[in-house]
Amino acid sequence: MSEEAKKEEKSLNFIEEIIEKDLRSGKYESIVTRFPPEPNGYLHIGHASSICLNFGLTRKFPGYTNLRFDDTNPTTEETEYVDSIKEDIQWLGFKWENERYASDYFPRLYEFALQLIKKGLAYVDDSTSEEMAALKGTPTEPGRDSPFRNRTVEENLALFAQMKNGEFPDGSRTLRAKIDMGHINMLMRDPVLYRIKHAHHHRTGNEWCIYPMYDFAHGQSDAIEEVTHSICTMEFVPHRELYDWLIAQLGIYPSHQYEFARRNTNYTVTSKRKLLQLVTEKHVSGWDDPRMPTISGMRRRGYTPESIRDFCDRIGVAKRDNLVDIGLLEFSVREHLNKIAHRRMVVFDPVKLIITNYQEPESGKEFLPAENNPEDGNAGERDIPFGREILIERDDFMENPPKKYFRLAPGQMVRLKSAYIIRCEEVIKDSAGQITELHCSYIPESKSGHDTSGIKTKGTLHWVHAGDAIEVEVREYDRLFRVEDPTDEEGDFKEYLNPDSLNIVKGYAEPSLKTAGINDSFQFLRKGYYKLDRDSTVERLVFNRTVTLKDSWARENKQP
RNA sequence: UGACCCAUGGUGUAAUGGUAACACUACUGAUUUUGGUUCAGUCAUUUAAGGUUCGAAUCCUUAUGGGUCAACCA
Repeated sequence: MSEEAKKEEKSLNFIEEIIEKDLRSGKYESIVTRFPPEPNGYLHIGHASSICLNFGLTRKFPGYTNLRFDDTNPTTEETEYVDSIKEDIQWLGFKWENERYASDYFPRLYEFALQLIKKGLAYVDDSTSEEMAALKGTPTEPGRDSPFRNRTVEENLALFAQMKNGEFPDGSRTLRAKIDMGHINMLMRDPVLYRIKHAHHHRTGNEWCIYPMYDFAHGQSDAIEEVTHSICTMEFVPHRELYDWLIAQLGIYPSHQYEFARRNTNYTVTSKRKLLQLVTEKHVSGWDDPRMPTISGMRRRGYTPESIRDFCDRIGVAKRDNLVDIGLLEFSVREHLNKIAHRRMVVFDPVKLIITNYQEPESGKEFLPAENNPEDGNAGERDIPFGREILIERDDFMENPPKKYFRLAPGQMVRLKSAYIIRCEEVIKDSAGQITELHCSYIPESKSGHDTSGIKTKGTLHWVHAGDAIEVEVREYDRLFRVEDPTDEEGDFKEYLNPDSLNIVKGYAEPSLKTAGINDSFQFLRKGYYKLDRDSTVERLVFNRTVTLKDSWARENKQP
């Protein structure tokens, strides 16, 4: 079955079903969605899910998607975040039709407010936030009317103009919708529409000192852009009533809001506040620390856009609470990297191995061709140096091996990947009993690709030529938290940070890695997938471990 | 002690009144010059109890469990 046919066969999620129905019924000929980040932090894996949903919808159905920054709170928003958000979306592989800002609409929004005031549906309230909270009631008790609720339209118009003109200090007054203080939905109890903030805005500068609240900006921006399907997360369900009320009273384009459950992944946090805290308190090196669930962190770690999109696709969209196993993301990235990553050999914890019967050619060593990727016939080969002295992994040798040990042991044979079959003849130790050298013999007829020896080995080891190995730094990452859901635990979430989330080790790499590029991902044979880090210099290469290879041998041996 | 949202294997998602399916994980086994990859197989009476129906994961009722709502945040 073709990729295409497979996709078509896959059942629609509930939002796609709604759209499919709307299109079929003729309600719309094409759709408009939007991705509406607030530029007050970096995008994370949860946003990736939303991006894939919103942009994916208009890939699947006719229409387009806008990028709209929800920048109505000047005190927390910055241009730095705008730039990173745009970069992340593009890196993920999506293109927006229009780049918009809620702040583009401040003049329109102000007009909308005037319109409501004139209809007697909004009023200026002089209450302090404490007073307002006291009159708000609780989920089980109704609220009470503000003493300023019955001002005349003229008075409200005049006061609102003064608010706009900067005649009042921050927090002294608000514009509120006049709905129903006894409403069962607390958001309908005269919600605040505008507040006074004498703050510098990243785009409008000091032009405004009143700013609209989310509820008076989001739906209105949707309407202005004629967004057909405004998709957000479940916590906005109660806002929908207000969303619809405002659109109806304003008589503007009837955008509709649909909600899905935000995606959570285990062993991490995705609240912007918590992520910011990890950054500012230096628990991580920055927003793009490879342990962070941010898109920039995942990019630096070596996750590919394809693998993140695939992950988002696999976890789907629904309305129930969820905690997705991060192992699924790891599966997606292994699957993609297995197809594209070139193979290299790197020894982490070396022990010297001397091939006693090997006659080195005059040049001192022999070059052996090795395939770059067995999964990709077009990936070509590279030549790797082989000689009398090589390095292998210390744990690829055991003096007294258990029954199913396929690696090197006294008297046993293994193949050296892309080279020869060797047999261990002698173990050399220092006075402390530590193994310092392994003396082996090799089978000349067993040369990789020209093997006439007829010998079958169970194990194949990776290795590097001792004289040509280059020292590299490898940063091994583990989950950032020790528990699946840090926010669900007692006390501060930071108490549950995994102290071993970063482990820096030395590696001895085959020389071809010298030419590695900053965006190259490699599979270090029998180890995992690694990507060159931007901290690399000419003298010292630094690799980030994206993810390990599956290791059923290690797993089996962990069982007590 | 109000309103609203949600409930299908360990995890995530399907099944749209008609045989509970797919993916991941885990476990078997085969293949393998990566203990990787690949391939084959195994793992559920759908939170509970009633009801409607020839027939219910699906519709109704109640219960239980989880989540959301009392920011001049989004």
